[in-house]
Amino acid sequence: MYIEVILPAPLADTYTYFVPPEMESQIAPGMLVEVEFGKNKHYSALVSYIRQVPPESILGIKPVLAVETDYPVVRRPQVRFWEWLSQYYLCKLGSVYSAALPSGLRSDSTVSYTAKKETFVRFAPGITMENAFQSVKRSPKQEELLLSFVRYSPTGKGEIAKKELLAKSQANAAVLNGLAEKGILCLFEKEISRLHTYSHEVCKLNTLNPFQQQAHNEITGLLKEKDVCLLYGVTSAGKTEIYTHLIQKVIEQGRQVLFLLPEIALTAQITGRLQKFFGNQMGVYHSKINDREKVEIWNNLLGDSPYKIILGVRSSIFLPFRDLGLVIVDEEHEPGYKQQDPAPRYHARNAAIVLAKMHGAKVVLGSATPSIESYFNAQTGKYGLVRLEKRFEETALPSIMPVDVKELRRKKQMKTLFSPLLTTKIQETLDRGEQVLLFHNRRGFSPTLSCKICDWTPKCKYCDISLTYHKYSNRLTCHYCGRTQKLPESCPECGNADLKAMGFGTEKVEEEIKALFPGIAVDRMDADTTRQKKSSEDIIKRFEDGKTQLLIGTQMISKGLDFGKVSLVGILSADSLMNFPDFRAYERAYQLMSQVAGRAGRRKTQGEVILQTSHPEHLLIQSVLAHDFESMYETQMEERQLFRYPPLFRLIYINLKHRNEEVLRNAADYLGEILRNRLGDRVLGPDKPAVSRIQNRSIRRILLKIEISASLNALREALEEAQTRLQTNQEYKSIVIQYDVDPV
DNA sequence: AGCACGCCGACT
DNA sequence: GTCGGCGTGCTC
Repeated sequence: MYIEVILPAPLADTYTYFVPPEMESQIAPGMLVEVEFGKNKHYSALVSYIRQVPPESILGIKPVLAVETDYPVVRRPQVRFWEWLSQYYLCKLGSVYSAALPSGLRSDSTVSYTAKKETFVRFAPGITMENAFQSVKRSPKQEELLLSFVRYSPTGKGEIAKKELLAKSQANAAVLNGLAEKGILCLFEKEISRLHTYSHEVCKLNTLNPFQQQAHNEITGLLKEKDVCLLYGVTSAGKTEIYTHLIQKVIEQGRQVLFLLPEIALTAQITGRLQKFFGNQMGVYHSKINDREKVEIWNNLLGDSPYKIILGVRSSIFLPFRDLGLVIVDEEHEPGYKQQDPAPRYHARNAAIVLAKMHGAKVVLGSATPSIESYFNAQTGKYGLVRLEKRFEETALPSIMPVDVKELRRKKQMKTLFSPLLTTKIQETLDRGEQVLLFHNRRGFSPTLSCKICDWTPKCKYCDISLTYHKYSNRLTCHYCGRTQKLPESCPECGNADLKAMGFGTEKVEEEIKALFPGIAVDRMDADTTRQKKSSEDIIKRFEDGKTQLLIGTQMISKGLDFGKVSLVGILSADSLMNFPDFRAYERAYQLMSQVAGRAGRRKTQGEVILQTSHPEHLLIQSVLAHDFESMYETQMEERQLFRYPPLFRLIYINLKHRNEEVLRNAADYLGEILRNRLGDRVLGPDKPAVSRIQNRSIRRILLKIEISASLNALREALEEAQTRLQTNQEYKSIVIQYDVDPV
């Protein structure tokens, strides 16, 4: 007997191993086996299938060394899903295996699973209650502890965790040891679960308000015909309530639900809200959960009474669901759903839709600011579309006021980062005892060039992308097509000669706020202040408790957080959002501004948003002010069509990496040429990306813009062939090539 | 991915 | 002479 196995390494193929006769009866597809791969490296390999005859071409087949699990750790449809993922995202099956299986399940990992144990207490065998109390008559402490124990175990048959008994009886361990020595109680170790149990009573679902009820009914109706439904509901409209009702229905049918969130920061709040209703039927899965806990969740799902609901981040699409009935992708527009590095570079929302299809499950995508992709699919009828436009408790949408900072700069009235109006509003809000949120999204990217007066920024004629200023060459570069151009002498919009690489960050904002409003309680939430574990929760908690009066933050503060007393939101620079070198810059800018504006004035009061920009007349700003998603969508779709971007075209990046810059450049040019022969002007570049050197390796990038209708199989073959041809050249053998399909 | 092999320069 | 840096190729 022979088996084909998947190895946890970036390998495309399965490998054949011989099964010694004594193991034959113990092996089935989906189990883990220990095999030697290479000289003396042992791996936990996954049995893909069993075969009686080995492939002819392979010599020196090694034996399976051990069977690691006596049960399959994956279900058959899961492996099918992995195969799809590796084909679509152009990565190795072995990489998918590495990403999918929690490493704790593998015995080649340093964190292999061990059961957690705890000491428990019970009556020693053969002892009667009467004898027991007789023996402690002269030991008041022991008697007290014994009484305490009996309270938990009136029949004398129960057991209690030592820790719990000591805590409740306020006795110390020595007293308990005394009872154990007397042979009254006995201590023993027991394996316990690491999974948290929800000990409160679960509540009935909240009744939906008429708007929610209607949206709910529409979703259910649409899902009879479509696989996917987009729930487009303004912030604060109570999408979660609708989800809970949809979930309830599905679990009543005995099927499972996967509830996806874009990042951990959001799981805490939603966990609380869902646990209230679903208690222990729900498991939570994200990267902060340690490896041994992940194994327990995994095993729970393989077991007889699996979780009905999994709430988790993108990697939870790999869990061994038995029968998914519904997948909810909340905040579906969030880029966090796309895995960047390492491979597999998958998009969890899109992959989840495929997974759902394999299970015959339905998908609900939820967002207050849908992605253009999903909205497009809804417009074309591929997805159902349901709108929820009334905010909970009928709170009005915030009023957004634009402030023209270009004008203010010209009049020399922008003495700080805050316009006079914003400064006044902050003061008034603080005086009323309400809270302020200041949003500024500065990321550590190479700066865009911009005009000091009007914030004009140069764009690529062919890609409609902000050009990036490169100091070393003193030129402007497009990161999509690689074209470069000279710096203009002066601003073509206002004639001002002062063009500068500009940018300020949240730290600067904090500094100026403290100088302007001395003595107020300020907090800052960005990648720098939340580096330590839990600190983001702490910052949120302090703000929720009203200990912070003013919170400054990056996009982190825009995400689904529910703050009660924020009545003023300041967007410090809309321009810095819009001038981002990405074709999704306007879409992202719209989403961020709407989301952050949505933090203002929840619970019955209308909030105010001050939006600082140099281009108050800009179409995008106009659509933000009017809460007009459709107009943003229409404008964007025109651009996307014109410049061949998603959702009308599929993008694929081919990243090439090498130590030697010159070899790399030649290789990239050569690969570009090979591809152009085959794919024509669908091939752009190669170009030098914004971050062009990582760990002493230079990077070049080729971009493909492929018609959505094109066959992916044919494309994959063309790419494989091109790569093979490139690497027949001895010099290019060591070029590392990575694909990024549907980049965000 | 991880590991051995083998080629080169740098040092005892 | 030998040690160790890393490029190259292979792993059932």
